[in-house]
Amino acid sequence: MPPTLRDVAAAAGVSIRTVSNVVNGYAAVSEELRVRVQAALDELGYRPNLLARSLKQGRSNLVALVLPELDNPYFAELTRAMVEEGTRRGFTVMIDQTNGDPERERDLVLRADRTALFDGLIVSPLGLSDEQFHEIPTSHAVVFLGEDDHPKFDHVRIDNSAAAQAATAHLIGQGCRRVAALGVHPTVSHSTAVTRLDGYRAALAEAGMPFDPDLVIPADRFTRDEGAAAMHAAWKLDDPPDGLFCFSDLLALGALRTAHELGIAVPGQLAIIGFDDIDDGRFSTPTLSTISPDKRWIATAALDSLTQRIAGEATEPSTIIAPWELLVRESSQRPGT
Amino acid sequence: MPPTLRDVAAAAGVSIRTVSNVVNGYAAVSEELRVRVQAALDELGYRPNLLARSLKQGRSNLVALVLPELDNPYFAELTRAMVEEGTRRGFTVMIDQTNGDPERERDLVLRADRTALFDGLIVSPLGLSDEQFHEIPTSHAVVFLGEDDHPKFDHVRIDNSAAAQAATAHLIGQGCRRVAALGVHPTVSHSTAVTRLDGYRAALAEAGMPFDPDLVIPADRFTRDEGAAAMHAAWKLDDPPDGLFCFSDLLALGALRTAHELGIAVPGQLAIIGFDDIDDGRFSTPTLSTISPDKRWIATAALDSLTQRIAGEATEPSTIIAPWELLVRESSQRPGT
DNA sequence: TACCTTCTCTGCATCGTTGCATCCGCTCGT
DNA sequence: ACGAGCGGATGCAACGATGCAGAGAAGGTA
Repeated sequence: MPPTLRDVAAAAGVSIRTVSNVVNGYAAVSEELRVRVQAALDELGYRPNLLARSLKQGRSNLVALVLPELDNPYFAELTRAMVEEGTRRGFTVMIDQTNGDPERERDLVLRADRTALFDGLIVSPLGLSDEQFHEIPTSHAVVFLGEDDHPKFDHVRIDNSAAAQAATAHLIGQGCRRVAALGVHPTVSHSTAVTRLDGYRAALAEAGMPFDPDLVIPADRFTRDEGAAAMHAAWKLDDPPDGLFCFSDLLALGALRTAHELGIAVPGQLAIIGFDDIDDGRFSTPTLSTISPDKRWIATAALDSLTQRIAGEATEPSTIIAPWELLVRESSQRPGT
Repeated sequence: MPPTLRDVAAAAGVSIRTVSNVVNGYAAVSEELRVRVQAALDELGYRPNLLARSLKQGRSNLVALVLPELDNPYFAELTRAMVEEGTRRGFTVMIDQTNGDPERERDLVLRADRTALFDGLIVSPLGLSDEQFHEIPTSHAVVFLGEDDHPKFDHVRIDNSAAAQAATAHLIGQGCRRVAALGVHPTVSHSTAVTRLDGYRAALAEAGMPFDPDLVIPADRFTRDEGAAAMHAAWKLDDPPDGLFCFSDLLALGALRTAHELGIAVPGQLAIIGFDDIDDGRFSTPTLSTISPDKRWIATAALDSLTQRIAGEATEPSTIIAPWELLVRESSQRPGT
């Protein structure tokens, strides 16, 4: 049993309250007592019980980050930024992984047993339905990452449409005449993917190029496996693409690998661009062009919003748009341009 | 303010205790009351306050997984296994990232404000000194991942020496005559790295090959960047290696990329093998041979140990050795063998 | 009828901490 | 000399939940 304030108080021959005062640096405590109490604290190795403290204060300084999957480096990198920025603000950021399981996601966000445990939640949703969104108590401090489908809550996102348009336009600028889009979900209308598809179509339209449904290649999840499979599918088309806009870097890296297996020259025969700017893309062969959302910025904005919400200062739900950048590396630089 | 037991009790016209009984399915509660209380619970949307419950019960069912860095896919993949296995056991596994900062690691493990918050800790240490280990109260339920340097605690690890020996032997078997080892820390004696180096030397000895200190290439951290830099260094040697055993897949992938830039054929001129079996290695060009520790097995073993420790059943500290496997892919298959 | 069980339901104390109010003793101003 | 003021230390209650013991009421037995 770890020592409590009571134990320390007994050891030092003072009241519990005085020990608490010393621990927290509160009030005026005479130097003499301070020293005596501190000695007892050190002696017994006292550590405050965060559970009890949080219960009393109604505040835990714990924030949960709910993510679909950590083995997507995008989330891993975002997590690092969140943890660092959270620490700077005095929060301990804990990560909670849903494994892309909507059921579990629902549990974590909705059932919210953790309401009392965490001061707030930052959620990157995958499968929340409208109905489920409406079940979330607004008393709850929550910030969502991603498309702002649900006006009751704060959101942080990038302009996915504009970014997707820029990526597609870049491929077209490199001389691609048939640009495919890879990453639409076959059944669920994942709003991020839908928005990116919008941007893709906008770019085609702007360049006066036709929209060919064959060139919209579905993927269940944003993984290498799916990217590899999709690439196989794309190459079986009667008129295969010469440019490939992937909705995530992982998809792109999977596609890249398959292209290599099939003997397709990248970027010579096929120019590829991804989305997310994960570290892996800097080390692939060829290196991967991508859209780079500013993860640090996103973390900062999300935590700022959440801090306000927790403090109850926030008024209207807000949507914050984070900056992004087009990074041109090897995979999209076509020869002769 | 979320509703408490008191609020529900008032609404249902029963005692607090009875509501608690209904919530927990305790004791015998008449069907009539059960229904009435349940109605009030639903009506008010009552959620138990985990803080209060944990404080009273002295048990939170929360387990923390302390890791150096999540953007190393090895840890991300391990984390997934831990979260899944933990959930199965009724634990919520929270992740805590130290960013490889020994100071922070020390804080998380030693200061252990969280003693009361978490029932137990699973720690993958990076920079704990002997002295620091000794400061950890044994009352604390902790399981370490990695070399069992500290006999006071439970450990789960693989046989790094044997695995390293197998990796090195494999390269030699492929016809390599000068095998380099990449990943020893230049200053700190990271025990995992040291053990892997032992295995490397053992394999050389067994093959009757000389040990050349020039072929032991240091790396500060197990990252792609470091791997890339080390590869440059290796290629500047008077007598460069024709085989490369990297202490992590990330190092190997960085080295692979640099090899490509330098125009070195892999595996033709240089055979490469990594360590960790991260997903990325299945999709690199060429695909990466590696040592694959059984992550699921490790997660299971760590949680089993921890569960015992928490229950106070554990007797002597134990070290559990997890299985591993040599995966031969493209990067180490030399032509003509 | 008297007594004992059994079944429900309840009140009290408690987990470890902090907010609030108070209390003691001393100094100070007039 | 006396009350006000203040620094220093304390006790009580409470955060929201559960363990425990016990109170009534209902039912069973001799």
